[in-house]
Amino acid sequence: MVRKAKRSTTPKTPDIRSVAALAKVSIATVSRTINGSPAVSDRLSQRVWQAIDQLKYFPNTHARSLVSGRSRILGIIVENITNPFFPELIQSFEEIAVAHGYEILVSSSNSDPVTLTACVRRMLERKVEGVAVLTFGEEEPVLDQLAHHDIPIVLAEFRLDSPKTSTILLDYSTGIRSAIDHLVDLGHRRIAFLAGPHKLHSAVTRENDFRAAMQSLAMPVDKKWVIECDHTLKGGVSGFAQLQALQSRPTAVVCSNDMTAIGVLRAAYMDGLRVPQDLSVVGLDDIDFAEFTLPPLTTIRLSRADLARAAFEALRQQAENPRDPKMQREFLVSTSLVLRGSTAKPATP
Amino acid sequence: MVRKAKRSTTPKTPDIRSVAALAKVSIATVSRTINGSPAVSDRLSQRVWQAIDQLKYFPNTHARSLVSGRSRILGIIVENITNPFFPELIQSFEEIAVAHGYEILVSSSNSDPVTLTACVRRMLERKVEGVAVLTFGEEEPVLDQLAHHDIPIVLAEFRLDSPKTSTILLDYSTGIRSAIDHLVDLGHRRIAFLAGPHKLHSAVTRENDFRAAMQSLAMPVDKKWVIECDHTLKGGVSGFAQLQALQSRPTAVVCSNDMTAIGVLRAAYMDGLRVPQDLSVVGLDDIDFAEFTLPPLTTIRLSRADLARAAFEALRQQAENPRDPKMQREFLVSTSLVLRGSTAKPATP
DNA sequence: GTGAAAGCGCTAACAA
DNA sequence: TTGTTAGCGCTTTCAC
Repeated sequence: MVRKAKRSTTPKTPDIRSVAALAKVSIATVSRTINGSPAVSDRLSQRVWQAIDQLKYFPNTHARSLVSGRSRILGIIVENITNPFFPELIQSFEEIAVAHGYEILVSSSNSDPVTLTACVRRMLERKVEGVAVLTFGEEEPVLDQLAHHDIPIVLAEFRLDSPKTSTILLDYSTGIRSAIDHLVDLGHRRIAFLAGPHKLHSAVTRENDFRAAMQSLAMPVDKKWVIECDHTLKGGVSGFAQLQALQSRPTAVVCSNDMTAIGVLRAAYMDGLRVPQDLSVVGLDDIDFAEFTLPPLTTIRLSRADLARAAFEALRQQAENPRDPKMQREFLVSTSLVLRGSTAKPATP
Repeated sequence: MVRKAKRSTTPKTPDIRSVAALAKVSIATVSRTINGSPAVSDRLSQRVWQAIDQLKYFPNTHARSLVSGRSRILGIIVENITNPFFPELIQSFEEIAVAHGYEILVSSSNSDPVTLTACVRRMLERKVEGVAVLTFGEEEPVLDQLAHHDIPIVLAEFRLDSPKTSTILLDYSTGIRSAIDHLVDLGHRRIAFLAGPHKLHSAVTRENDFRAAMQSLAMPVDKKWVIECDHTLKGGVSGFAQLQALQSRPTAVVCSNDMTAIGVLRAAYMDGLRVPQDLSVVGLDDIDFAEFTLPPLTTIRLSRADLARAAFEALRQQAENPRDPKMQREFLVSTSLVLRGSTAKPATP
């Protein structure tokens, strides 16, 4: 009796039973109505919706997940939410996911395996239906954890031979090739590359694609002109300094990402070098900010929207058609050159 | 029978029952062990942990939430994840929340009431235990929705007279006052202000604090020198243009946020104006990037970490001590001036 | 200190 | 077409 009294004092949030009672139907009918089952007569369906509106009822997703086994949550793990590339990516991913009735759980690994492992564990606890691991490298330790739990995974630039795992391949070579063509057309012969950290698959791929593009044009690649940086603005600053310390300096520099390129822009300015007259600079990513640097950055665009779309599609297919053998397992996202103001003819060819 | 067969073929993820069976205890004991109940003997507790390790078991949070009524999820709604201020804020908030065993749900309202309403609804469905609404304005339409559901809310710069609602007050005036003092000390007398959109509480507060600081120093504030921008880089560019079109131009400009200031820096450069010699520029926020602008931006720091910490604390107190009358309901986050390279003596006093 | 059992709010099988 | 009912995996009384 005490409990009953307590219960009736608290104005509980409405549950499926209250709706059923008000609409004078069974809870099964309410459930069917909400889930759009065709097997409900218009008459009852109308009564149910009315009751729902009246009570301002909405389903408890935890109960739903528990019984259906489907959480409608997707995880997305990025490397570092502080690099502008990632918020833009997350934003796209969220929009698509929400539009399809999914919720997302975001985590950043900060390039730390321990953090990453904790992220994955949390996602597993929340019973995510899939995880997009967009850390561009270093993901090996977690892959097993995830794959072992038989949950859909999509990786960027890394193939994992495991069921329910798909890969997004990034075609950097097209964009990089265009950039090199562009520089060569302008008259550049001495082109440097400021690479990303080699522990990142994407960084290695970008560097390889740079080398391949140069080679195919029979352009020399001086060892000293390929420098490993770290995809941060500071990294770009120090990469530039290393280039400047060289006896034979390049007239153009292609950077593994935009943040690096922005660092170069800044360092060049501090050094009294004019971009693009004294040095041409090309970035990669085309983050929103690239349009607003001084001068505006010529860069290789990697569309976050395309990437997000591919990641979502991959996960959805795996999640919604479990064990379909002829599932698409690889997705390709392309890149393209965006011409702005940071490239020009070299002053000293 | 068919079902049984099916069940035994699928290697189900371990549940509390499997653990109990392996440890030869009841599921209640497993539950108590996991939740650190003191009423479990060391002997059994050890057996349970061993079984947990062996099975790699972890609890299903949906089941847990369902029965306990506590989801251990906190929501955070920001205005626009694409403004660098917000990812940094989210990152801090996430770190703190995760460290305390909470998960977070992130949404950006994009200044759109419909989107905002949908966000809130989704958070309600997921049974969040609290929501930090850090949109700095425009939140009125949702507040009712949230407050009506009796869930803890924390707002920035907006008091809502509703139970379980707390407010984070931002003391801009200290920082803004320091900035004005600094400019006046340098010899500036003509100081402009590029405001944020007036629909944002924070923008209005910042502008008022600017006026108050000027007034207290008996400095004139020309109407034409206070221009409403929109807190974006583009807004800063056009704000600068408006200032330049004036007959009597200011020698210094304080901006309502860093993105605006960066826009001014850029526009000034394009116009051939040197910063800080020809124009001093002060930002507000101190986003990570402010350190790397050209020249490095003098700005009023608003610590994301402090803000995140205050938001988390507010929510946690409300969530964990429901209906404690003497709860702290207001939190103060302060600002301070960070001197860098974008301010100097005016060339033409 | 430990276990049995009653649900949390919902979906889905089965019956009618 | 609709209702009844058995759980989903867990926490939490309540007995022992």
